Amino acid sequence: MMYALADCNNFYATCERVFQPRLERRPVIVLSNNDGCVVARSQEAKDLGIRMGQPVFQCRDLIKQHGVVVRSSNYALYEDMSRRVVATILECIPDVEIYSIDEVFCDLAPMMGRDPEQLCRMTRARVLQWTGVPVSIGIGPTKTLAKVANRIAKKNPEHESVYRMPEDTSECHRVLSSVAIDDVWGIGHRWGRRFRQMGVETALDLVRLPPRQVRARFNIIAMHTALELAGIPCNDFDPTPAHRRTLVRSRSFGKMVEDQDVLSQAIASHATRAAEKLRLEGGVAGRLMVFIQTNRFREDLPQRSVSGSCELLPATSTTPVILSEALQIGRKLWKPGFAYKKAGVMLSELAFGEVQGGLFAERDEARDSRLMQIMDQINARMGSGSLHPAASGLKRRDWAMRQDHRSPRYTTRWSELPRTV
DNA sequence: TCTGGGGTCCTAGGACCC
DNA sequence: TCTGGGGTCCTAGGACCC
Repeated sequence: MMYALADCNNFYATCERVFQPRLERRPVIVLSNNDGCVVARSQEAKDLGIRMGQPVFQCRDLIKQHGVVVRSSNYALYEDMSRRVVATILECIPDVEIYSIDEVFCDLAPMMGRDPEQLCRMTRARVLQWTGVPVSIGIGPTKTLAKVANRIAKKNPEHESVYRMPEDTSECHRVLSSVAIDDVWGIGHRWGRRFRQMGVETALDLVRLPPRQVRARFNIIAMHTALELAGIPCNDFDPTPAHRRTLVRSRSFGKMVEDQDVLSQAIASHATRAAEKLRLEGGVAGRLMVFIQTNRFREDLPQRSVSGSCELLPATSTTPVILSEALQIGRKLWKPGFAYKKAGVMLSELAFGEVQGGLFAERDEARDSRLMQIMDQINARMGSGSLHPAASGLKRRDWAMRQDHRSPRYTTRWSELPRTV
């Protein structure tokens, strides 16, 4: 077994830079939806001490003081760049599993005729040349060890962005003794704290714990992590992308919402977008859930966080069906006297491909399907949201998200192509 | 003033049934 | 007076990830 993990450096910040080279060497941060938190930082921004996930209002001073470049997130751009990076890696290594928008695992076992480190360095160079995105690559006998190696590749410049875990056990243990327990993939800060209380400070300490004990005090996932650190693979490599199990569309509101109609508009909009996305993927949902929440940070205000769900029978992706059910649930959840901050819709019990129809179908499904096709085509051509149900609001949406610093969608909108004059 | 969104999996406990 | 135990299914909550 031999895996590589290729991970794009500071991915979102890097994407912003690829199209605006004048941002080179300047601190750049990318914000979450609603421009709320920092979700990506260039190296310069990290060096300033801006933390991952930090609310942006907490680093206003730093931003001003150091001329930090601020961008709203531009997922259309990042997703497209991600596709290009993966396509380039595939030219070099045919067996890959896409793990996230900026990471892929590669199975190197079928390529053992070649030196793994050389292969990864060549891959890295090609990705940089073809896409402008620098990646770091870690190599190891399990996914968890490849993750460890990736961290080392990224943090120690002398490895020039590619690092392979030592095959010799005692050498490997020496490396693991330098990895803090909560820097291990799969150990978050809560488990990290619990491990420390048990005297487990490093990845090596975890390897030395009896696996049964890890299983008993934590769970089977933690045990797998411990075994993988010891070189025993527990996480499968699966190159075929699995179908999703749930699909969520939700947003915090730019302003708090106290009006039932406005809340309903938001729910309608999320339901519409969720159904659209599901159709795009060729699925149907058997269950629908709607949730609404107040602002959990406002401890001075009354709090409320509720959800309701219903079965969709037969399973469907038809907007009017999902929409009317969602609105009905939303009306039941509504209670006046609260300032709502977020609403969302979740579709679950998804099925893809051929689906059994209902025995006593009440709707004309062929007609629904034609209608949805036409709607999707119009929105694809005219821009998403051009055609949308009246329930999601006709006027300016005062609950809409803030996005004050979005860069152009250079690669996915003709009108926003970069110009070279 | 201002605090993201979208996923996965596991486990404990309750409901229900025999 | 005295009220089992095991299996299954479902859900909520908690942990993790990017």
